Amino acid sequence: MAVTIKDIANRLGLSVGAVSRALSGYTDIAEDTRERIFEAAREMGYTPNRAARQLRKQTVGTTIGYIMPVDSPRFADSYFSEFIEGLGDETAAHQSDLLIATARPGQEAEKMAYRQWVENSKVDGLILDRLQVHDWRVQYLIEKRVPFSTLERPEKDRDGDTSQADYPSVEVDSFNGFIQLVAHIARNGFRRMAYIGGPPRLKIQVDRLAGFQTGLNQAGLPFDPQMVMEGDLTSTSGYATTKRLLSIPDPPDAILCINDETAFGVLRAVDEAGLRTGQDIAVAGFDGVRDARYSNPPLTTLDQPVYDIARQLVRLLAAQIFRQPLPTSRIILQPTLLIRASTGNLISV
Amino acid sequence: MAVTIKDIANRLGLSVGAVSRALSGYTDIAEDTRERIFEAAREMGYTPNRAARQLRKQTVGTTIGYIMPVDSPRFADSYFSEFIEGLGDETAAHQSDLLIATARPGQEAEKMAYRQWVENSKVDGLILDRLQVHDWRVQYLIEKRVPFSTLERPEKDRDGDTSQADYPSVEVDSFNGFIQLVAHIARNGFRRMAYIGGPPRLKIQVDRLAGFQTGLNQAGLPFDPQMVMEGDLTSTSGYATTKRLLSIPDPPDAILCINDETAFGVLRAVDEAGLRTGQDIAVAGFDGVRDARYSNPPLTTLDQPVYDIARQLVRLLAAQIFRQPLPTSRIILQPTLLIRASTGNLISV
DNA sequence: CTGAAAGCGCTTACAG
DNA sequence: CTGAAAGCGCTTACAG
Repeated sequence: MAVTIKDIANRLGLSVGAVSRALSGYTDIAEDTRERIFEAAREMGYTPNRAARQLRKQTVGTTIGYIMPVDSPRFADSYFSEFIEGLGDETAAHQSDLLIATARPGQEAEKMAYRQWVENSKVDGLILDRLQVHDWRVQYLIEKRVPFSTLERPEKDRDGDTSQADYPSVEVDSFNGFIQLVAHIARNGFRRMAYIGGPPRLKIQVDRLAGFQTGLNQAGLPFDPQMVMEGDLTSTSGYATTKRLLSIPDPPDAILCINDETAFGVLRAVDEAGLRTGQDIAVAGFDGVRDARYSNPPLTTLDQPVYDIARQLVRLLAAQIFRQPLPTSRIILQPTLLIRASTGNLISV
Repeated sequence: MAVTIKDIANRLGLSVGAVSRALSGYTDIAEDTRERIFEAAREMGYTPNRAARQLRKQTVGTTIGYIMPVDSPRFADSYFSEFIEGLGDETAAHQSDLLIATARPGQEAEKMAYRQWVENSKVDGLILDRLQVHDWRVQYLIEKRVPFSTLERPEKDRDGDTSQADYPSVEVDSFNGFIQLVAHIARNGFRRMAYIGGPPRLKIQVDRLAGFQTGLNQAGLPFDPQMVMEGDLTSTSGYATTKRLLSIPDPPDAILCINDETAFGVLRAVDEAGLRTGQDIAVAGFDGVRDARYSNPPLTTLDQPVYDIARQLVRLLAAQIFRQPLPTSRIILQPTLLIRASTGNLISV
């Protein structure tokens, strides 16, 4: 048990009121007892109970939670810097606090993290990221009556059909984005395109792969299942996967990636293979992280306004928590194709 | 005033106990009243009071706070992804929560953010970043008796002399790092070095600039004050400053930057000026963010273990909060020089 | 199935 | 200068 103000009072033969006043820095306390109280507090290892204080002073406040999906122990996707900045700025705008945790996605620890927050009432609402086609979190939070908003929206669910449930979301039209991207790359003369994606349960994987296929179709190019690889959205996996792709008998002349991080790894592998990116082989990503402008060569990518997306997610969630009416609770954005040298255009943007 | 369980009970002519039990999902409640309670709760916009719940259930928990210094509305320094991941992983290891806010450094809003957290008992301890030579936060938190740990340590203060105060910190030896960096660049034949730093009040600015000067000295190169520029640690400022540097009569043949983000902007400006980085001009950064490997050309940098630094900071802070003994409360790390093509070596690392 | 009551740890008028 | 008491909003044995 943590030591309380009462323990100090007992030990010193004082009232809790006196102890509280001394510790809170009131001046109407005898210098002598003040000192004894501080000494005892230090010695006994007293820490004020935050909940009690907030309850008493009526200063609870709303807390919004976000669990960051971290894949590797030292991942450094700048996507998240921008995303968290957006979350932080918008939560502040609503006089709310932002609680953050990290968890390897898909692992038991992730489930525990969500459960803990919900069951211990740590947060008033949650921001969900990296939605899966069937996402247990959606089901779970609806059941527990915890408000949330999502980036991407899961598919219609056969059983629960949570897709119809009333929760706000922001979606980026990856499908159309990829169709545009494939068209652009085909226009520049590349024919044998590969795609490095992520786990098939991810919503963005489903959408982007579908866009890739449809894009090939519209460009009159054949689809070769051999050219579809599964990565894990890190540059490391982009690197390793490309090594494999380049060693098969009929290697690709273009590699499209589910995100920029993956593409960075691809660039490196392509370079090591002695190929010239943009000439011998095209490479493209998705996200539009700022560093993509400075890669070697600059990376063609589908840009999404990560900062604004984060703000929207919080705005939608806050509206729900504070029961304010929403003009719309389902926002769909189009990514912007940023054409740079990695797909053959020599002028970098 | 927020609506409470008591309001619902009053309106329905029930006891608070009954309402509480119904809302918590207990089954020993008449289906009929259960429904009435839920309906009323929804209608009246009831949200459980977190503080009260946590106090009652004895599930308060320790909270560690970090205020992220964001310079631009859409900054995307991947340094912070890594830093926050470290904070998140280590706070979880101590069964604590991580509260995050964003604030433009130096602005009034930043002060307000710290004050709010402290005065409303939002956090049990704080992680401080981007320390200034004389940092008001150190003074303030000592006075308020809020534990904290710092990345970098302010100078000895004339007045308060808070430098002697007993708080833990992690320091990176930027001074020595820069001496090494200058030596390396001089060895590769570059003579007229410029330095793009940050605001003079930043501790890292003082250290890195001093290292730069001492390095020049040791290499037998003259120091030209004209070659020292003030940026703001963003790639945008690196870009703009380089434009200026390259337009003076006797431009530099090397540009050393306070961080990688700045260097990314430099690379771009150098490229636009038609110069070949690594041949006509050397460019180097500091941080070792992962993307520096993929820049054009790959960037020479002083690597610091950002993820581990973040974990250490939390570990030190947690020890203080939980009053556990520390083997040491002042950790000093050496950065590692990563030599890549941007300073003239053609083999990228 | 529901009510009355105690209590989580703290703060703060109110007496004296 | 210090004590006694009320109360913040909630949960949970304990009766009935």
